[in-house]
Amino acid sequence: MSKRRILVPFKKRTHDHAECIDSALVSAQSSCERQGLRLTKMRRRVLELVWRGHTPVKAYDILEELRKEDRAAAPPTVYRALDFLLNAGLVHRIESLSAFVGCGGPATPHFGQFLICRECSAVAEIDAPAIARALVADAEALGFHADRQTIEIKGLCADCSRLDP
Amino acid sequence: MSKRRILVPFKKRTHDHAECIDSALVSAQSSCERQGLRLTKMRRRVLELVWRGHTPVKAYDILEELRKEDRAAAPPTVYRALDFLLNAGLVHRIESLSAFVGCGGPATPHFGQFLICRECSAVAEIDAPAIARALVADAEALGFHADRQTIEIKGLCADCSRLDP
DNA sequence: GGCTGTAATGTTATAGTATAACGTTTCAAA
DNA sequence: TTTGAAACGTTATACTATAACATTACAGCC
Ligand SMILES: [Zn+2]
Ligand SMILES: [Zn+2]
Ligand SMILES: [Zn+2]
Ligand SMILES: [Zn+2]
Repeated sequence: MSKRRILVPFKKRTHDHAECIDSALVSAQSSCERQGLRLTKMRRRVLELVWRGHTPVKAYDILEELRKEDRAAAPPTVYRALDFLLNAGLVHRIESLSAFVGCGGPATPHFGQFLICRECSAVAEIDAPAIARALVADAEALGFHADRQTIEIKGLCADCSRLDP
Repeated sequence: MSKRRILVPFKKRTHDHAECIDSALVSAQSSCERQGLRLTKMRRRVLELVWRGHTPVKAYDILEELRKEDRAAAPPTVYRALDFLLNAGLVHRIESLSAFVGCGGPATPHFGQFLICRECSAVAEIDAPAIARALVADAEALGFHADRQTIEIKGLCADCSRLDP
């Protein structure tokens, strides 16, 4: 219980988010090149919109943005791009919110473990391999072969719990 | 990392499921009495339908069943009953499937940790408090106050992995 | 460069999940 | 028996996601 990595931290409200977007797009580019995947203009644009902030983004919010640029944009466009980004490991789906967040460590495959603030909606991504392994082991003990896991924690981030009570 | 309990095991294909339903309804009854909650006819009926088997049940599947009994049944009826059952701790929502399963241990509050077979859809519910605590601790280390967690593991159950490969 | 096949995107329609809003009934407590 | 809140009925609509088929873009070949 120890080598927990923080893939996406809770950010200060004042941080330079343009830099977050930039670095995500650069990682995505090289990640795709390495895997022989095509990060097309549309996919890149959708990824950029997912990284609009550090809160989960809904498919139809992305669609709304796209429609400002192309009046005729339709749901399949968004969902196809999101499918690609999910498979490429560039975004994660937050199941409990039907929404998407950018992945903070696309270089190495993982399922994502998320802390979600119910007040400000900020999301942090951590990687706690010990926990993932413990779950796999518990499953294995029942003869179950785990190949995917969803871990989503809800609560209050440090900022919000300071203010809220 | 050890005192894992099995709240709902993977069942033999031949087990007496009427008994599962019965025992769930009896637990539910006493659980509601203890908490001063009203397990009405409708809520009881919906709970019974959630326990139709050991696979997750969709809200609209429940609705379809209800409509066999009352032609006019509508979505809010189902969702209201499900909300009650969720709050009463009698069912869990599987976020990654938008579906519901009966809770195997409604007497004590917990969030549920699920093993979901992608082949036969069977679901087992376990309670591994050590893992829940480890997640809370990891969150706490970041100043995050966790109050709820979603843990869903996908893979192949023992039966299906024996046959599949 | 021009061909060619596959991958990506466009387009229209529809399926599936969930809640808002307001009216009516039920039922336990006063 | 009144009465007020909780439960349920009813209608409409919002939100999430995919099916199916047409068109365009683009890498690999000649
Ligand atoms: Zn940022
Ligand atoms: Zn990630
Ligand atoms: Zn059973
Ligand atoms: Zn199975």
